[in-house]
This record gives sequence, C-alpha cells and structure tokens, in this order.
Amino acid sequence: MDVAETLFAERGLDATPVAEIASLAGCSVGSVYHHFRDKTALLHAILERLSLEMQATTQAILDPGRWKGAPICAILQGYLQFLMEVGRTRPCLRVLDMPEVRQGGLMCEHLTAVKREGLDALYRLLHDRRDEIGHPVPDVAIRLVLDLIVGILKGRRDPFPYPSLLADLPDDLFVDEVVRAAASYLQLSSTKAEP
Amino acid sequence: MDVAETLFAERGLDATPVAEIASLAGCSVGSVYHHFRDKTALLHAILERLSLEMQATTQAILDPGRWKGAPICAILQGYLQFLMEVGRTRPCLRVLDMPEVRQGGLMCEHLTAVKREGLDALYRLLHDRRDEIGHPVPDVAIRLVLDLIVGILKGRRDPFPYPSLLADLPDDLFVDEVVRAAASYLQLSSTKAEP
DNA sequence: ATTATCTATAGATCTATAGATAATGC
DNA sequence: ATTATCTATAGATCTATAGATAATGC
Repeated sequence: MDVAETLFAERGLDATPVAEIASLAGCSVGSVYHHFRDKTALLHAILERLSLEMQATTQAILDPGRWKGAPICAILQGYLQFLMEVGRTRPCLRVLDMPEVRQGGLMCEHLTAVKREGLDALYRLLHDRRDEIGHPVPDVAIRLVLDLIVGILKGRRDPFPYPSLLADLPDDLFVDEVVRAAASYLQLSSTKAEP
Repeated sequence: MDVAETLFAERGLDATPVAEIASLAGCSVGSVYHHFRDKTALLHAILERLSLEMQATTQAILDPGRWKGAPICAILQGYLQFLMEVGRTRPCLRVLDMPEVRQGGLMCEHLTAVKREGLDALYRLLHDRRDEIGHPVPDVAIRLVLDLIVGILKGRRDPFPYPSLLADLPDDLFVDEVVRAAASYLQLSSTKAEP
C-alpha cells in the first residue's frame, strides 16, 4: 500500500502497472491480487487509510480542550504549523489530486466530509472567540480566513503551475506572516494578550 | 483538440482512449494520428495553445498603461474579477493538474514560466505603488498577498478535497472581501482616494 | 487446514500504422 | 498533386485469474 500510494501520487492510477507496484514492494502480482480484489480496491484501501489518519490527527490538533483560553492568533499559528508539518512528512497526499479520486463517488464524498469536519471544528474554535474580532461580519471573515489558509498552504506544498512567490521564505517566518495577515484582516484586539 | 482538452481534464490522459476523442470529435482514429504524431503530441499541442492564450490575456489585463494612476485596491479588484471570469469560462484549465503535465519536462517549465511572468507583472504594478503600503516589509507583504490570491481562487474553482467555506457567497461579494483582506494586511493608506 | 505466495497466461484494451479512398487546392 | 479521411489490424501493454507450491497457525 505504501508503494502504491507513492506511485499513484506521482504518476496516476493508470500509469502505474500493478507489476511495478509488486516489483517495488518485493512481491508478485498474484500476491497483490490475493489481498485486493482489483486495482480500484487497492486505491480505496489507500484512501480509507489516509482518510482515517487525517481524521484522527485533525481531531487531536483541533480539540477544544487543547486550546482552552488561547487567543485566535495562537490557534491559527498552531494549526498552520501542524499543516506545514503534515505537508512535509506526507507528500503522498497528492493521491487526492487524481481524477479517479474525484470521480470516485462515495470515497470522494467521504474525504470531503472529513476535510469539512476539520474546517468546521476550526471555525467553531474561532467563532467562540468572536469578541476578539473587529471585522463587521465575523462569520464571513472567519470563513474567508480559513479559505485563504487552506489555499495558500496547498499552493506552497504544490506550487504548480503557479510558482509560490514566498517559496524562499523559511517556514516559520511564512507562518508568522500568514498569521499576521489573518490578524489584521480580522482586526483582532490584542488587548486580551495584556491582562 | 477541444474534445481532447475536455476529456483529458476530466479523466486524465491514460483514461481517455484516442478512439473516444475521435468519436466525440466526429472523426476517425486514423485522422487524429494524421494531425498529431502520437497522443503525447496532442497533449503538447493543447498545452501550447493554452499557454499562449494565458500569456496573451494576462499581458493584456496587467498592462501598466491600463492601470496608470490606479490605486492598489483597484488593480487587485480588476485582476481578481478577470481571474474569476477565466475560471468560469475555461474549466478545462484542469488539464494542468494531470501528472503527465507535471512530469512533462519542457512544457511544464514553460507553463510555470508563463504563470511566473504574469505574477511578476502584477508584483511590479503593486511595488510601483509601495508608498500606499503601510506594512513594514512591502516586498514580503506583496508576495504574500499574491500567493494568497492565487491559492484562494484555485480553491474556489476546484474545491476538492477541501470544501470552500465561502462557496455560497456570490462572486462579486467574494472579490470585494478578498480585496478588503489584502488592503487591511497591506495597511493601505486610503488617503490617495481623496485628492 | 488455512492462508500467502509464486509462475504462467488468457483475454481485454489501446496505440499507432498500413493501405485504400475521398476531398481539396494549384 | 497534395492533403485529409477512412477501415482494418498488428503489436504491445496490462489486468486479473488459474493452478501449483510454500509458509503459517491451530
């Protein structure tokens, strides 16, 4: 499954013969088909594993108890650092970009649901602290910030075909600057930081 | 080429038999191979056409003369509206997401160069107006704004697997809000607007 | 006794070409 | 006279299975 995940992510489903998966995994083609009904079942198993993994880590990082008393800035910074780390350690996330996944009906919806769940959890964390927000419409502002964060991180992880202009900025400074952007747009009151 | 572009974007290169392209285009397989040496040559022709088209429209919209005397906000708003329009009328841009394009060596670099050219042009437009910018490091701020814009638009056009939280906001309000976000992060002086 | 692995291959696609025929332009 | 199109098919993959053999667990 690890080998297949990598190859699928790099070249796509159809461009990856089962024979090559087997070869790199050090087993035979027949063995692959003993464990997975067909190639699609292998892809599904990979996606399900990925989905469970994402769900678990996202729930852990966005647990409300973990952020009790924390201001919006701290939450954003923590979540951003988490996402950067994920992108660094799991480049195979690109399997999700395959057309076969998009069209994959059930599994596709399930993946979107998991992602949405995570975004909703983050939304709630921020919305609970809306008294920090000076923007006239906190609901819209929070959602825009989340869409901005998701988008810029995706672009940084996979800068094709749009080159990332800040690619040469170190990760920690990048995160700081994104948080600063979010803070100024939300018009966060920094009064809370000085009790 | 139109048919192939659509099918490639929807399902990928390998999942699109030449026979189907020919069928939908109303011609025979042999005819396709008369015009294109092989399937890859067909893809290259599509990418080259797309690339030239992008280059031309981007140059037109970012022509310095067009924006003479305009403030940063107006430029961002105009460019955003342009990109939204492109995304609406050319959903086939998803051909660019195919793994075959990423790995396609020369053509891949060429596409990135075209995109970079456009982003650089926009960067210059904003940098020429850096006296409007209150952010302590205008260079970084401009580049972050451009990365943010590219990312959020990509996410809105193709909200998979991350659902776009602002998907239900009408396009014009969405653009306004993104411009507002950019303006507050850049700390634009609105003094120029009142001569 | 069950489960995992292997080799070998049938059957299904799909690409790209060959060779014949029609359409077009000088 | 050149260019475009067609039909038919050779040859190359690739998927998935069949049947035989080895490994594992009760």
